[in-house]
Amino acid sequence: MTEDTAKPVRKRQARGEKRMAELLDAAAEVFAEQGFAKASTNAIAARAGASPGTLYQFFKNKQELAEALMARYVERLEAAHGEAFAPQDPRLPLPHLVDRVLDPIIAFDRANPGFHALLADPGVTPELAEAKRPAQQLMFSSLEAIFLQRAPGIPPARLALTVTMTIHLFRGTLPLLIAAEEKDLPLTTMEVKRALIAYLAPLIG
Amino acid sequence: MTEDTAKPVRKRQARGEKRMAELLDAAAEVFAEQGFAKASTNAIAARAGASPGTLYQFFKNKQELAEALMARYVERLEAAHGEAFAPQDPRLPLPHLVDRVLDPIIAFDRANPGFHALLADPGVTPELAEAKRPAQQLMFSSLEAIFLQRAPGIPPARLALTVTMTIHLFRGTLPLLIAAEEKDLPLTTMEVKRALIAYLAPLIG
Amino acid sequence: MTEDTAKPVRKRQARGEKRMAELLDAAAEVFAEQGFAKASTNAIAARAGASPGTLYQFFKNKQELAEALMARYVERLEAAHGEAFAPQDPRLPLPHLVDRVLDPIIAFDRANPGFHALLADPGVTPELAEAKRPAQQLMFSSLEAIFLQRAPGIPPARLALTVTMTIHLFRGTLPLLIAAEEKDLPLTTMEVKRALIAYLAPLIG
Amino acid sequence: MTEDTAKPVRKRQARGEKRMAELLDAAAEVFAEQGFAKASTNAIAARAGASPGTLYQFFKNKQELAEALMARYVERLEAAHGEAFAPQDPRLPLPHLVDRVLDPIIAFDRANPGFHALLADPGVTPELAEAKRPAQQLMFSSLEAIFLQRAPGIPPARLALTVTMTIHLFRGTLPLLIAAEEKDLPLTTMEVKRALIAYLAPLIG
DNA sequence: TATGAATGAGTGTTCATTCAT
DNA sequence: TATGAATGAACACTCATTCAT
Repeated sequence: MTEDTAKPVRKRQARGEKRMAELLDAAAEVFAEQGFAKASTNAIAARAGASPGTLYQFFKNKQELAEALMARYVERLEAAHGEAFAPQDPRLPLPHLVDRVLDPIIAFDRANPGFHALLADPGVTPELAEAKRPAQQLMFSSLEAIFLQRAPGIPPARLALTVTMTIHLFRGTLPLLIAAEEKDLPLTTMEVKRALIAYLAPLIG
Repeated sequence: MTEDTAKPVRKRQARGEKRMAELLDAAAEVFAEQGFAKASTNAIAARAGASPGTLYQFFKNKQELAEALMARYVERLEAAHGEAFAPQDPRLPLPHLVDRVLDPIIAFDRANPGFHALLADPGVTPELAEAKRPAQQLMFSSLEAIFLQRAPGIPPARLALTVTMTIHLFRGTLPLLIAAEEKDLPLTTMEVKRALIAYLAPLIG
Repeated sequence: MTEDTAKPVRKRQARGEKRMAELLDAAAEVFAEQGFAKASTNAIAARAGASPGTLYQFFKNKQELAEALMARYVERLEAAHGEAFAPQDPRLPLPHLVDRVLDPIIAFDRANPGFHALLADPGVTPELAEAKRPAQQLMFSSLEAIFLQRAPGIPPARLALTVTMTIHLFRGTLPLLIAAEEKDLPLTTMEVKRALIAYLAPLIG
Repeated sequence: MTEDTAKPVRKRQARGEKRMAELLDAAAEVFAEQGFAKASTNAIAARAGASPGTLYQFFKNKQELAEALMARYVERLEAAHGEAFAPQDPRLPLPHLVDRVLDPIIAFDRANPGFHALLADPGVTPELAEAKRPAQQLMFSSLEAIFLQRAPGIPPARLALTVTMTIHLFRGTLPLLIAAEEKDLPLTTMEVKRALIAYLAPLIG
């Protein structure tokens, strides 16, 4: 009997992680479609082919589900596109830098519409806002490092403002980038890059 | 006697319109705080010092309440800050143009946080999205006219893209402008203007 | 000034009765369409071109409105079709008697669909049930008198049962008679009469 | 082991089906007492000892609850009293035929007052009216078959009219049959049968 | 007399969450 | 672990009724 249960335990854990992933996938879809507030946990469970009870075995509540999803986004962002945020050769021309940073992020945002949906959702409890922080920290500090490398003497306040502005300018254009059809994407992308380059050139050009 | 009878009729309507305004004010607050989906009509009515039934005497449902709020924003935008969108002297230097257009809009957005909350809310039904259109149309066509005046030869597609990008870039920075304390506002405002000027200069500078 | 008000008073009373009649008409329509429970007093007032407040100036509540409507039906039934319920020549052949009684009642029911709607509505408070009584009393006692005239020796219990049965048999067919198109009416009417004649013949044939 | 695993699955479904039955029982009671429109789903749930949410786990809305109740009535009508509607020996004397058909139906209607309440409720949405159809079809086509057997040459239109009339005549007397105390029932029943026999005799006597 | 704004309890329904199995 | 039944507070919305004008 010990043999019989030993293996299934591992299997169960493996299955558990798979279930969790399925639930997060479902959550991403439903959040992207309906927004955090309108998305129902029952609908998410159902979309994952699970029962409500199962969802609550993995996540304490709706908030934690969203937090976990955000955490997974951060993980993936770091894993798959670490290069985007990695320190770059400071002599790299600004347009090339922007290419290197933006292209993977745009790709990521288009592939994960739930990410932006969650980030941009305004009607969000303080707890969830907290959950978004790691994602924002990641972006902020990566850009901060890159900018600092290219403009070493920049005053901290100015650096912070520039990073924040950059992120917000880009985020403002994200709906366009996400909604764009494949054929319109290059043009839109180029325009976004042009805007950012124009903004950043005086400081780190 | 005609005066005497005319007045009471108006008085009733006046009471009603006052209530309507109070309800819209309350809706603006609650939408701004909680977002459209999480805001409850009962809470809005309560905040307006009214009962749920009263709210529904003036607005057929939650959607129409939001639509009416949006319509009022558009009205106010046109009325109070028409200058921002009025055609400008084409010889006006770009920075001055940006001042003229942006300053009243920033003031408006700071004074009406519900406006941006509603505009930016993604988890919104198609009907409400429709209600946002007039506001967006107003901004779009005003900018279009101004830009066209300064760059008469611009191809339509490029013009449209530029206007859309401008709006989205600005909207991306709105959270910063709205959240900024009074003392930080000039700096943030200047930075936003700098970004827009840098983006627009090549086309209409 | 006394002259000025004297006339309007009468006018107002006259207008008041007209209003009441309009409200009852509207109630009849709405009750017929939706049934008593689903009909809303506001809808009735609106259909009558009046405000809710006005309705409540004439009727204390929804119940009393229905009662008043019923009373008016009874009045009309008596006034317009008194003949149907009048004592008939006892030597009149049964088929003729049935014609004389039924034809005006069928005409009345077809002309006043609200009457049957109210009478047949099951989900009715005891108070409203009470309000139906006069109408039922009228029909019951009229038939009782007619039957007694033709079968003087009939025991009271049997007489009562026969009257009750007659009314219920007829009422069962009323939906058919009301719903029938004009061209189908004679056939349906004849069949209803045939049923009643067959039932009554042994007792008063 | 297959038995062990099969059972729990069924047990859960059994619990659910028991609840469903309890809810339908409660609905039958409340509909019978108040009519469809006035009956509140919360009251029905409460009467079944359940919470509102539970009711909506089994029935999508009030309509479907009523439809399910109707469907259960039809099922029971078919199951328990199939004999009533079974083809009868065509040589059976009419009074015996009427006994065979009516007795179980009267018993059923007295045992299930909700059935008639729902069938007779006029203020009912088109969808619910649709739900009544099977019950009416069952009665109609059964009677049609029986009548046709006894009067093979009857023209279809006449047959249909006779069946419809029979059903409506009987339904008219149902309130009496349902309201009758046990001791008065035989007399009332006999009278109803007498009426139907008298009506039917010329055609299928 | 008449209006229509105002009320607030109540309706059908949903949903985050819990619990027995 | 997983189910799905169960909960109950809350929601959007309605409506009989009242009240200030």
